[in-house]
Formats: sequence, C-alpha cells, structure tokens
Amino acid sequence: MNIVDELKWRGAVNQTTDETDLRKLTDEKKIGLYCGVDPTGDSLHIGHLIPFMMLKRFQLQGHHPVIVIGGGTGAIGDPSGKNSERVLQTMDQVQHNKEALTAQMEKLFGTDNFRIVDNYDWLSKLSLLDFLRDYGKLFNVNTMLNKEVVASRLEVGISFTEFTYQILQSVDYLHLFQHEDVQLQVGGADQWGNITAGIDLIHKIEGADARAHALTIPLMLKADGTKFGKTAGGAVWLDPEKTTPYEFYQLWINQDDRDVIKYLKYFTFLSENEISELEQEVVNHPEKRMAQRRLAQEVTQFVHGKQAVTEAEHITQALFSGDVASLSVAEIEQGFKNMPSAHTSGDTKNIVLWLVDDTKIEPSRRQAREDVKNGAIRINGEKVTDVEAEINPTDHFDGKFVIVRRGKKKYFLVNIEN
RNA sequence: GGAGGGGUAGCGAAGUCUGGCUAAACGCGGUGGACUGUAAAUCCACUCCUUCGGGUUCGGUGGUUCGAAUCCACUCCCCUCCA
Repeated sequence: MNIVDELKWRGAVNQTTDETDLRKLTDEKKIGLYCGVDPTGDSLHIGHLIPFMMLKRFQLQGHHPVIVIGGGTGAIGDPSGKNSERVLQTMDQVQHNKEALTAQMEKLFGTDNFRIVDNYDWLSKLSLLDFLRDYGKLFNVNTMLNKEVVASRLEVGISFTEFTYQILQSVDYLHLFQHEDVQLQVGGADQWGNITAGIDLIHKIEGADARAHALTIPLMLKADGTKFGKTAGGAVWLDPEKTTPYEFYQLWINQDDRDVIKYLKYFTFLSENEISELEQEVVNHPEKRMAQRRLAQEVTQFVHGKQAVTEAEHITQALFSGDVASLSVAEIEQGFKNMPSAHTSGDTKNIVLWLVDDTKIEPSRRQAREDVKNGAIRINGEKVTDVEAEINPTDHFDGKFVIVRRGKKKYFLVNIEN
C-alpha cells in the first residue's frame, strides 16, 4: 500500500499538495521528509508525538526523516497558534533544550536512517544583506499578509521579527531540499501557510518543476472538544523523569470510547485488521476497554519500552484494585512520583489529626472526620472508619512511607522522616 | 469634577425597602458515596472553623439597637453615564 493511502486510512492527513505526484514520488523513491521542532522546552511532550508518528511511519517504509531543531528560528518565534508576541529565549536556553531534545528523539528514531539538524547552522550564517537580497526579494508582502497566521495577528499586532518567521522556515525547507534531498515537509494543520511559502521559494529558485510537497496533520481534538494530551496536571512529557511511564500509560488507558479508535490508528503501528477487531470490541464490550488497554500498551512501549509497560500495568493493577501492599518500594516511587505527597515523623498519632496537621491531606478536622466516617480513607490499602483510630506510620514499606487513599482513586504518598 | 449602580461564602447570585425565624436561598464548582468500564449520564450526602460548649463571617471603620448582611455616618475599591 502506498504510504499516502496508509496515512489517509489512519486519519493522519489534513491537506497535501498535489496528491497524485506525492504518491508517484513516494512510490518511485525513498524520499527525505522533515518537520520542525522548536527548542522551547527541555523535554518533548505528547504533542510532539503527532508529527513524529508521521515521520516514523515514513521511516518504517524506508524513507528518510529529518528533524529540524529550530535553534535559529527558536530565537525568533513562530506566530502560528499564538495570539500574542512570543518571549524570546536566550541562546543558552536554546542550546540546553536542543541537547535534551536530541537525546529523546534518538530514542524514538534511532540513529540509522534518521537525521537531526539545527537550522542555526545555516540561518546564523545568513547576513542581513544576503537575506534581503537572496530571499526577501522573492517574498511578496501582500502574500505574506494574507497567510492566516499573520492575518489573524494584524488586529492585535505582530512584530517584524515574527512576521519574518515564514521566510526563515521557507529558507529551511529550501536548504533541506538542496542539501538533504528533502521533498516533503510535515506539520500541523496550522503550518500549511508556512510550508507552502517554502514550496513557493523552492519553485522560484529551483524551477517550477521542482518536486517539493506539503502534508499537514489534522488538529487532534478529543470528543469532548478539549485539547488532546492535556491533563489536570498539565503537559504529559515523554521524559520519564517528568511524567512517569505509569502516568503516561494512564493517560492512554483513560481515553474516551469515542476517541480510542482514532488514536489507535494514529498513534500505534497496529494493522488495519487488528484495529477493526478492537473496534468491534469497543462496540460489543465497551466495559472491557480492550482498545484503550491496547492503545496504552502500544504507545507506552513505543516511548518507554516493554519493561515500562509491565511495570505500569502492575502499578495500575495494584492502585485500582486497592491492593497497594503488593507494590515494591521502587514501584511506589514510580507510581507516586507526581502524586501529592507529604512528610511526617514516624510517631503514632490519631488518624484525624494526622490527616490534617501532619500530612495536610485533609483541609480541616471537620472534613477529615467526615471522610473517615464515610469510609473514604484507606491507609496502606486498609479502610479506616474509626475517628479515634491511631495510626503508626512505620508499619509498612520498610517504614519509609504510608500510602493514603482518599475516595476511589485519589492517592497520597507520605514520606516518613527519621 | 457631576449623576447613578455595585462590593455577600471558591465562583455566580438572592437576601437589604419591611432588623430577630439567616452561618446566610438557589445555581455552578469541589469532596465523599451509590451505580459503573479507572467512562459518560444519573442519584444521595457534605461543602466557614470547632476541643461540638461554641467561635468568626456579608469591602473597611465607627455608631443606633436587647439584637444588624439588613438602619445611620464616615471611608476604600469597582462599573456605567455626563464633563
């Protein structure tokens, strides 16, 4: 199957340039393709996975993905999707972020048949006069103003710097076309304008018959209309230090029935057959959540590896059955890494006072008493309903912590200090 | 500077004329619980603090009163209109 057909089936295509030629091109040769990543943070997050899945699919079919780190443009700021001027970063920050991101990307793509380049390498050599003469002449301001990303900013204002961004991105595409044999640029739906600007530039310099294409990915929205990949705790990172594999797994297993098939298609490498079987499962046995589980396994494995899936599932099993006593100290550390935590001494104390004064798990004694009476409090998996009960924090887990569960699934980790 | 309107619990919003029955309606949010699929929807309870005796609240201060979110004076802040 031609890769374009596969991508279409997976719901991965929003818009492309001349589809017929893109199919022809990808059939006759292994092409180079790229997407850009801004070094605005020091870890990839789940949103980055969207273009990366695209590149990965091309890579698996033997094509040559390239990721451009915007070391040059990162210091400029892409106006896309922003309604106000960006705050510029220092070069040091950019450099630091770039290194961290590179390491993460190599985990996903390996180093074979994959390149990471930094547009700082060519953009920084461009003098202002060269820029204006070689490229500026080829851009029509009227056209630039009509690009949606710019037009939408005219009301509130946009600096010349951000206005110029599309030229820089175009220069990137031209450079990669010339030096890395890149003939396709991939991006989110909001990148269409920037990408086609690059194609126009290539056509002007390399001739109208130069084969350079654009492929944009649909905006990922959840069925409830909210943005994909955001949780209550904020962004979901690919860095296991920031978002543990367990939490990562949880994000996927919690996807809505209405979204899960779409995500299986987009974020996994499962075949059409496997996915339609899972689709049937969702219809016939939604309560089993086979599709969600498979999604969580596949994506967690892709990002964190097989071992991480096993651990995440064990932690999941323990936390949701309430059998926390079976967890190892290491698993607790992972499972609770980003959960609310507290520190207390190991002294025996009344449960209500301990929940309020020592651990701050409960905001007031009134509330603490209410929850205890309602059976909402479990200490190390065991329900405590007596308001007068005493707690001995050092009872379990080598006296290192106490696991408090409030309600169905709200956990707190209390570290014991000696 | 002139004329009006307003500041009430996490938020929104009643109550103010006709003072006590008001720790303050109602809605949202939040927290538990039931149901369930770690879902959605729904239902129930709780939602200022408390040593359960009580304590501290309605922008602030000071009055009137046996008693004030409610009446009076002063004061701070916000909004609208006019200049």
